[in-house]
Amino acid sequence: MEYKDKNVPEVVIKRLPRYYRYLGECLDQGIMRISSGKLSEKMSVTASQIRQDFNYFGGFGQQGYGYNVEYLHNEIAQILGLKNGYKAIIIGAGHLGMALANHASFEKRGFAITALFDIDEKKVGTKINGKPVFHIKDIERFIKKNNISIAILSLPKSEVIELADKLAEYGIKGLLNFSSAEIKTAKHVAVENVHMSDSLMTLSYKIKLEEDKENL
Amino acid sequence: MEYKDKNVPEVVIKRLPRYYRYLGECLDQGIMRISSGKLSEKMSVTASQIRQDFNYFGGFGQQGYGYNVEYLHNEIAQILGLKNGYKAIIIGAGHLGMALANHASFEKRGFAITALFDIDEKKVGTKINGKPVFHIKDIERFIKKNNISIAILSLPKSEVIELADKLAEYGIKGLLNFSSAEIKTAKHVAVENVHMSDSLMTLSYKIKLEEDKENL
DNA sequence: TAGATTGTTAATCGATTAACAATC
DNA sequence: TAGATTGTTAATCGATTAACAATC
Repeated sequence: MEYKDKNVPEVVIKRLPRYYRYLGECLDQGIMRISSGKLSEKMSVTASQIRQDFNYFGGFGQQGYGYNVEYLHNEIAQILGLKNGYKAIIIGAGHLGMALANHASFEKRGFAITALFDIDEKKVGTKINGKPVFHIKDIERFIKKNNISIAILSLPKSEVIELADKLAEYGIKGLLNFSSAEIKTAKHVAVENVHMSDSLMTLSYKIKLEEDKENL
Repeated sequence: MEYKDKNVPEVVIKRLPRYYRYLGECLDQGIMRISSGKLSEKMSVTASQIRQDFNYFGGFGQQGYGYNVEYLHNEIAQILGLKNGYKAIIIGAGHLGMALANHASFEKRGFAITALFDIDEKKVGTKINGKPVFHIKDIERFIKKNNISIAILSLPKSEVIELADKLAEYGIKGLLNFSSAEIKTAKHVAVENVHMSDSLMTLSYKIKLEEDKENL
């Protein structure tokens, strides 16, 4: 590990994917260098914050020049572990699971979706976007044999709660949880939640706020 | 509006849906009252923060007693605008749009999904989970006629960027954006992003961190 | 009344912004 | 060299935690 890990705050980590995405766009447009000032304008973050963020990992720029887009893009990929070849499975092959299996951006970011799992015998044996659907009873063997790091959880809350601890035992390192369950895994398992209806509720608040403002 | 709106910080707003969900569970279990201390244990937030959060909106508890679960649950719904009957449409009836149309929790929270829109003639005229799919050319009329507040965007980035300003013109109040586009609407349109692959990248970072820790 | 627990003020902690010397 | 822009320190701002008087 090149950079001193001074316990980077979560807020900083959450900004990295956004920087990464934006730098990817710059690359596509053939932009070779960029300053924190320019990045700041485009992304509505202060230039100061951008430099501060990067400096948690050691500083990737050059005085008087700015940042080399490709280099920076690459470094952020490294920091996020996108080059680590983490393999993922999707658990729950319902509508959401299917949508996730078809979601190109996961693989674009370096994560291989290797299979889906479900209890529904009608789905088992089929393929979704070229990925096989297996029965959930075979999940332990599959995870261990194929060295799966990530489980993407697109099943109901109750089943997620039951499953979480087992997945930790089988060697899963991280859970991307789409259910409304609050997962507590004691072990060293990372959890990231995508609570879609929470986002909708937050949006609702903002709309209401705006309406109230207008009705003053 | 009952409570003084002292410009509640975004972090507080983002916690409200979580409180709301948890209080809903308490209700289901027949729990009538709860203290900030108990809530704190269950949700891994400090009791102090919980009280502080609620007090942005005026305080819903009673000294020596705690909070009435039903009342608090209800008040949070009010704050978030869940009782406002906001109507939503889904734009983009691909795999993700379909999954969203089948996602029960949106309607459970009080948002009616009234229709989907797509350009694909093969989809137009069909129904998804009982909701009609219309051609996108009819979207302006539909929004205005049915007083739609929320557009859920499940289409590619490029199309989202094109569409956003138009939706604002048509009277949409809020966008729930599932694409990787960074939306900039000048007008008073609220935006909430669900960047699924950002979450996966954040998860990746956490996994990597854990692995590095183990390899010390 | 005594015990519990809130609402709220004050203290602490952490993150963001500002400023500027270092240097390409 | 002069101009630009970083890396980094210091100042500010805001959010979290602690403490406790108010009160049910």
